[in-house]
Amino acid sequence: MHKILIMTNFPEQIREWYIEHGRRLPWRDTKDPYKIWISEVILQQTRVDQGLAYYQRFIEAFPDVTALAQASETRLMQLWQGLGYYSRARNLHQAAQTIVNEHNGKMPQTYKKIKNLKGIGPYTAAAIASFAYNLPHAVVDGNVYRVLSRYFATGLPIDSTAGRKHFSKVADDFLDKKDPAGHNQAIMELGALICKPAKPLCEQCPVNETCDAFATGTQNRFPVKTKRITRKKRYLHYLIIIKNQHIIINKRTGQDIWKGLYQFPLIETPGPASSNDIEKELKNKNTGFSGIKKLLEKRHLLTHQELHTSFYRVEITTEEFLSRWTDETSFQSIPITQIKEIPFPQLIAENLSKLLP
DNA sequence: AATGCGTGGCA
DNA sequence: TTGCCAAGCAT
Repeated sequence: MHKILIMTNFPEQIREWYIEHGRRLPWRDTKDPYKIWISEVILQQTRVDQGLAYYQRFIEAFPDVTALAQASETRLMQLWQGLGYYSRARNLHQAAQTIVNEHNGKMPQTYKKIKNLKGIGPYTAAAIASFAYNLPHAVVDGNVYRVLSRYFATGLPIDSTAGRKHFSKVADDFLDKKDPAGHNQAIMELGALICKPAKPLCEQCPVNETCDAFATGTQNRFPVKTKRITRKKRYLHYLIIIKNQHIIINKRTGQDIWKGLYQFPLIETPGPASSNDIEKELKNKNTGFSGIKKLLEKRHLLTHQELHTSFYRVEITTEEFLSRWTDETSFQSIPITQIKEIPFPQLIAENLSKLLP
């Protein structure tokens, strides 16, 4: 009986709370599936505060799916630079071309077809389907996991298959079929503003009277996660090579961090390496080397990697230097005056002024 | 099924 | 400093 009461009241209570307390955000003022799509992808694993300006610039640069489909990869990466998880940008590009070529330039209108697009998974498909078309699909994101696991004090780990399945079902059961869009916005907003990861504002919560975690003071025990992050150490040494007001860069390829972004010629070592080690390495594999000077050292943290990086100014005397580098790396020489237009990882972008003459 | 992909904020 | 987290997804 208690459960049934909860099931019927929860959607109503959060909807009323949302109407009064929800933030006005640009992607909430539209039913344009394109804008909703872009906003959802930008917000994947990204805070609203961090993504907002990127969203504005992105929509301005590419107002519709055709503009996005026709964009150059470099322009796309310029706009994404600093936002992280760059595969999102590449996937957006690919999906835009699919929409133009296979869906007549219009976002498909079923959950299944939407989810088939590159970079759109269960969450984003449900978000687009509900926000743009009011289709009855419940979103399950980090906010929803947190709200539901606390509300029912469910100890099932959210990073397990069983957990994901369980919370998807609970979210579906809760979904207000009369207003899927409003309901989905409301439960996520509750997670973002009230049922926060740390220091949740339970006293202001519209459903605190029926929340199991609040009743037992166990908010901080939920949601349960089992996996821990392990950081792998890597040692990266970038070479600043300047000749005739031009600087050498290359695009990162392969299955590694920062794919699609640019960098300076890079030597990676299995462990810490001194300036002398790098000098030896260069003398071994190249001719024309004549001098090296360390400019900067930086420790840069990614979720799964701890990067120990150093930047060297390297003098060369012959053009053979780069041609002898490796077969698979294709270097470019660009005027230093154009460097601001190159999409770099944040590590490089934020230190450019210290690296260039 | 498990792992890896960025960046920035917070305690 | 370290660890955790944030509107996930692809492989």
